[in-house]
Amino acid sequence: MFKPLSERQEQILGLLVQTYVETGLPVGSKTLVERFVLDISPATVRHELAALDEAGYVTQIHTSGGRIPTEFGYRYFVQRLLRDFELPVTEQQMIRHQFHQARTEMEQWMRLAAAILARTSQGASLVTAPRPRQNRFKHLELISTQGRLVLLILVLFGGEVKQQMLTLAEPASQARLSQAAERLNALLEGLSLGDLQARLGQLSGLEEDIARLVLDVIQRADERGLNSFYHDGLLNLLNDESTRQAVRVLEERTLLSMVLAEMLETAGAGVQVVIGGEGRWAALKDCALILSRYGVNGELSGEVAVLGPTRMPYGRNISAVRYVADLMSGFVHEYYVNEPLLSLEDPRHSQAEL
Amino acid sequence: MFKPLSERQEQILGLLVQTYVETGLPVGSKTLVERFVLDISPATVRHELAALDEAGYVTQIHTSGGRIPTEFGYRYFVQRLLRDFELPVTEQQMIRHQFHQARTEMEQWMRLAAAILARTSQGASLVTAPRPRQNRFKHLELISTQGRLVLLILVLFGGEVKQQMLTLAEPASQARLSQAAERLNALLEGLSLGDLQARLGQLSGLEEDIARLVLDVIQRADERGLNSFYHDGLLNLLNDESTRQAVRVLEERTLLSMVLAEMLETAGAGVQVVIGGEGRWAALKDCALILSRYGVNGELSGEVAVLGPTRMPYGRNISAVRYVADLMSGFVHEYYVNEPLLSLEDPRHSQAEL
DNA sequence: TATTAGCACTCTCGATAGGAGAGTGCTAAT
DNA sequence: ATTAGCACTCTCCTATCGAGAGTGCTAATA
Repeated sequence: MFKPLSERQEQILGLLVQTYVETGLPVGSKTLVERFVLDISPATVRHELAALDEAGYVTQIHTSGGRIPTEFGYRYFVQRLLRDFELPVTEQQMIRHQFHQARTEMEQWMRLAAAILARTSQGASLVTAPRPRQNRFKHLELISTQGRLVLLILVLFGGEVKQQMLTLAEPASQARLSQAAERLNALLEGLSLGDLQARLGQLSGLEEDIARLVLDVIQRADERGLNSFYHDGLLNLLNDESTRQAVRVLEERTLLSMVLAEMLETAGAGVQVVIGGEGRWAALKDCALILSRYGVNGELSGEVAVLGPTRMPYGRNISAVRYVADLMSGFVHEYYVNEPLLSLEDPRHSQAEL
Repeated sequence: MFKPLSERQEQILGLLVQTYVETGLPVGSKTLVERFVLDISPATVRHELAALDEAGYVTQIHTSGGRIPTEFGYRYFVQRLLRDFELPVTEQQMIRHQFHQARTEMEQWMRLAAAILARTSQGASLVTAPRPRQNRFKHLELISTQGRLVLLILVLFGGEVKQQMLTLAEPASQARLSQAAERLNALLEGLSLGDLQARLGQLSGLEEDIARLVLDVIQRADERGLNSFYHDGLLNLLNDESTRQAVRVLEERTLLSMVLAEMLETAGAGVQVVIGGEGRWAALKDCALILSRYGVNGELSGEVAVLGPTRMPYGRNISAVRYVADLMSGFVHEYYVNEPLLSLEDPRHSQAEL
């Protein structure tokens, strides 16, 4: 896929990307030589830049003013040139500290994760709730409110709670509702969508109506599990114009869902980086998305992501995403799955996960 | 509070605000006369503008370039000069239509309300969940997950559902948990914070522990009911620089909570408009907030608001806020309160639903 | 007395021009 | 293969200048 580059070309590409990300200005041969005190002359660098330009890794906006990386160049940089670095220990401590302070509720964690990522990445962040690959019924409760209106509370495996208002065909007492709930709980525990459908025949009347609604809710939950997510750090995006695209992605939930779905399809463990452009990732034009799953692979997992301009400090952000994802995984294991991972304190446990 | 203005001065101030809101450019005497074909000469208008300037209603950014309204001028305009106008009927229909489409869940309504306001106001919108003045216990459920971990589901009057994970001192079977839930439900139904505390003495062991947690959750809910709200339309704000302030308000929830709390304290029914500035509303500098309560006054109420730059079409936005607030009130009455209001715009559903 | 016409002045905005700085490709020498 | 030198290009910044719009002030008018 990548045209092979000489070692020197790689070096130059790397330095160019690094410089451009920092300064935001097109980078020329002389600048590079001076900045990094290279042993070669600007003319040589010009040669190599011309080659990189030819191969599509860098480009010029204006005929005679420095080069900037192309998407392609960024990709190469990210996949081959980038050596990841750890978050500074002090920062790790700070983050852990914050998590330990608030460690009671999934919701708080998500909010916190979003806040932390936004702060450390200087981009916008995004966190979805952990959700199972396939939802399974755990428990339901029926609460009479007034007249024929009933509040259905549906608990799924994984701890997600859905609430839904429903109108009965005819009034029913709370006692009758409780009785129905009890029977349904006994009958449906642990079932997923398909099993539920199969067992529908055994029910009738009120119980059947409720079960159909449960089915409906679970189906919707299966289809788009992405209804609740938190984001933060829009402020960070508001400087330049490429901004708007990113904010649009955050604001339009359907768009976001589609992008995430497409990324997860390509799947793969660990951190993924998508650099926007034409075609498939047109929605992310001028943006880049760094994303990682967290939780129990295929069982109960959510995502953490950073979205920012194509020009972003990848190394730093990838580290941040991975680190937070690992922490979140730890919490999920601890609270929602039987066998906990190794110690939380040590962020290196991503190995253990596989 | 306001220095009295002559009728003509009021007219000129009104036209100036209107023009400035539309164009965004400082407005001068000649422009006004030409634009509105006034019977007076530019020189006369200049006289009046000088007077308005003197009195603090308008100001000049540059020594010799048109006037723009001050905050003070905007306030006067809003409070005294603005005659409200109805939303176009077609738009009303469209909005009603959308609400009817999605009418099942409070959550969906809030999302929808946010979306609609964002669209019609060309600003950012903001909707909080309806919440009772004082929360009261309705129902709880205890669900064993693993080991000593238990999921507490707490339903409050008004339909709000809280979930909280808790760790028991010692393991307990699901049967034991259900029994505890049943007893607590019988004992605590309808109680508010104070009553709950009083009744705590009648409990012991597992039941007492649970009740204490319930107390805690309700207390937190009473203190800051504003944890779940929806916003939309940030995109609309992203043009000029005064933007950032607005987005900051939306993003920093604590800031937002404070602002809302302060507004509600001043209280009063109907739509409120706050135009940001120094001192008390420093957080809203260069922004304006149009806000209305909805729901049942003092019993179960939320807010709808539009936040935008000081330079915004107030008349239109106030109409929109009021209209949406009225719709939402209708729904709250219909679904959560015993006695419905009089008919909404569309008499068909409020009647039929009961 | 209230209004208006006229006038000199101010200030912004846009277009134009020139120069500094940085970058480029090409060629010839090392 | 690398480098020095050179002519050239293009952006960005600054200065200048006129057009346009607005202002305050004064004197004339109804």
